[in-house]
Amino acid sequence: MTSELAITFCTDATWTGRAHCEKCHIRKLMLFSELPTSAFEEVLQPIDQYMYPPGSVLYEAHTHKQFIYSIRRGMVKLVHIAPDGVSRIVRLLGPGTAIGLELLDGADGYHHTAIAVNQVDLCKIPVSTIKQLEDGHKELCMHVSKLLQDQLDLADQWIVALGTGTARQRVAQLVLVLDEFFSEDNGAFILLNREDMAAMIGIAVETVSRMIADFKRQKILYRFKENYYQCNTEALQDISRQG
Amino acid sequence: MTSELAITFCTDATWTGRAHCEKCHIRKLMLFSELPTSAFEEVLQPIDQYMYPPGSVLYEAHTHKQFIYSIRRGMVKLVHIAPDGVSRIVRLLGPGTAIGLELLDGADGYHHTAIAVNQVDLCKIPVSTIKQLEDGHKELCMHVSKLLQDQLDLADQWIVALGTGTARQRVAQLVLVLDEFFSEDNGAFILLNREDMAAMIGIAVETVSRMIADFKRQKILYRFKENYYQCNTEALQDISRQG
DNA sequence: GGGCGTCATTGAGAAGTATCAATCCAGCAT
DNA sequence: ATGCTGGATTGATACTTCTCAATGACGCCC
Repeated sequence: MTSELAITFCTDATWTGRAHCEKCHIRKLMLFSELPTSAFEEVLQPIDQYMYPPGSVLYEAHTHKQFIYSIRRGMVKLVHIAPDGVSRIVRLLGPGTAIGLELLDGADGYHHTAIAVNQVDLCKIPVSTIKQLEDGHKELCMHVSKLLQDQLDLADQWIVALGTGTARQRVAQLVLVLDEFFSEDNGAFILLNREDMAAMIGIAVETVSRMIADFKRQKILYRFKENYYQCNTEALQDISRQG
Repeated sequence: MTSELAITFCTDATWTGRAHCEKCHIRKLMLFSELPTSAFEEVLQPIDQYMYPPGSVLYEAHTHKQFIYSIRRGMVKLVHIAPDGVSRIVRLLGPGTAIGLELLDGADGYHHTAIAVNQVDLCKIPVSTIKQLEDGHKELCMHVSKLLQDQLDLADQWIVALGTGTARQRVAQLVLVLDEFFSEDNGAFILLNREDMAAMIGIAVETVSRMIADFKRQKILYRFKENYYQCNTEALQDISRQG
């Protein structure tokens, strides 16, 4: 059950340009989707885009960097690290979600440590900018609500699916989640390492490994190419329900 | 691990009056805390207050009653019920929180079943009223965000504390949560029944019973009066950390 | 190619939990 | 008081999972 994720403090982000939200080709996904283009003329502080390599720490819990991050590409894990170093992954987030929203409600620091799972592209938005835009644009406030509601739904799903049943059932659920939310264009998803999976569902690394190895043997889970895997959804759903 | 909470469909709520939010003595806690008293003149649909006996169902998942509920008194459990009837308690909420907020983001039904744990007093607010007030009062939208953020924090705490460690550690955490969030004026809290506790942390009823009985024997947990209990916080924290 | 490090897999025994069944207990109605 | 009833407790056993330890697989660097 003990899992102490090795955290590499290589926050070597690459600056990939100044964001031009009004021209953003995925804006409909993003935080500012409902704002009129005119709104961006009011923005004083710049919004920059960055690229982070896998494993890099976007921010640490309890620090206060005054930035909200809007994920454009890649997967981010939100991690809770106990005083004794044991860590637990609380949520896995992908493109279109924003992290660090707790700062908008007056939190005096981030509530989790955020770590890039694979390569992550994101927009770094100053809290002051959001607050300023919220003033004039109620749509933004409502979008923030919606993002929070989405994350709440995710958290609830996490509690129900990943916190109930045998190890076998939970791993099946986890693979289903990866398949549903993190499949890429090729219809396959990256299988997390065993340590991350263990930290998500709260079981031992070896147990996860046994289950995954078993799924592979049964051809319920198979390699697509490189790190990408595909799965037999029906079989996993059966397992997640009855074992 | 199987737990099928017996749900008594006795939705025999008692109407206890029409709400006068502008005069509400606990308004600072409630959904409309930041609104000027003048705002209530705009409200067309009435806001009613109700009292529910323990065990009654406030609403069921997937139904759509067009109401948000603001809890004034008592505890409410949000329950996820799987198709096979197994239920899991996702969250426990008390005074000052609002439930059913998912309807504001366009959900086409409640996301959980809400059940009164003890006697619950609440205000029943039409969705249309909130939407109407949100239009003119950004403060309300921000308060909704804050409530969602609070619930998200709770859910995260749930995942971390109640989904990690041995049964003994989890039960200790659960008692600590009850003590922290649900202690009443007398400094004691109501100990939930074993079935509810089991549904919260995802272990068998008998296991919960063994742990609680053990805590009682060790005088870590003791009866204050009637159903009310008090606990030795330090001892429980020790247990929750190392076992 | 060979050595090395990291992660995944597998095995075996210990520890923890679920399950089934019996018993206890308090509150309540008769 | 007596019996009833639902929940809580306890016991015994089978099963699951953790833990420690060994082995295997793979990429990487020299």
